[in-house]
Amino acid sequence: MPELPEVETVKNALAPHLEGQFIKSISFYTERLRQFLDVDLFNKAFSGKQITRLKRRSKYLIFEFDHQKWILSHLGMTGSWRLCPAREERKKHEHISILLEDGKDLRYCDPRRFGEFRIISAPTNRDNDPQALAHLGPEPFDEAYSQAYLWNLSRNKTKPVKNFIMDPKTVCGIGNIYASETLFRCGVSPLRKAQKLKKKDCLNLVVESQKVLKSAIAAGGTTIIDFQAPDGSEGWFHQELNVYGRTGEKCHVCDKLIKRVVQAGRSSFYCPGCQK
DNA sequence: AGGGTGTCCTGGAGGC
DNA sequence: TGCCTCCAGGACACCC
Repeated sequence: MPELPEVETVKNALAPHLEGQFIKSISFYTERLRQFLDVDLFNKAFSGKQITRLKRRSKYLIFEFDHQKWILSHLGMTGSWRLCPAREERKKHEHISILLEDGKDLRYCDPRRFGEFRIISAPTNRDNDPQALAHLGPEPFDEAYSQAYLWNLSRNKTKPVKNFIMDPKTVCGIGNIYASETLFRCGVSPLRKAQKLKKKDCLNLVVESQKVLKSAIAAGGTTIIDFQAPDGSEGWFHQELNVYGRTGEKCHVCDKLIKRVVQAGRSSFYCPGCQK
């Protein structure tokens, strides 16, 4: 479950190996991820081309090149990239292979195929967002993500606050688990309409969402549910979960039972005692 | 036009 | 044990 911190970690791990590298060829072992994968189109655009930079924006990885086409990669739910020797046998669910000139192979594995891999147009100024990502809201550690920003944006929003903060147009990187946990820490019910947020709630939302993301980054970009330490111990965050997945259990603070509701097709967990 | 729903996909869990 | 159903998740097309 790659959240923003994990994508950042992947980017940092891969960038030194990829930047400056030339691509020999690209192969696909599935017809499609979220979109149809056109092997000819990819090879025409990128074979023999140099990766100039690997960047992260939101939960996207961006492969930059010195021409008008870039590659956008999203790990979806279960996607991962790894570098291995080119002759290494392909593993189950490895759908993409990017052969590099130094003999290494960049492989994309994704059992549920929720990921994305597509060609996008480069922006005129390469420090700007490409058009394909122009709709995204600020990064969670951007100055633009502030109390005033959330306050203003939420004024005319009738949708539930849970959906509001999970919307990447509001802010990037708050997935389903982080949303529930952040709202618990803020004492805000996921069912409350966004326009009913108080100014203080907006400040709390900024501060608390940044806290959970920061903790995850400090833990090396591990996800909060399915992470297992190499020694087999449970993930760092497991004991810190206050509401997520705890339906029917007692709230750590007030002893009321944790409830589960479905919003926008996603489970939300909250404490009816602590969250109003 | 904003908000809600369905869809994509596979593996794991739980019920019978 | 095995089969079935349900559920998880992010993004986006679609409908009202």
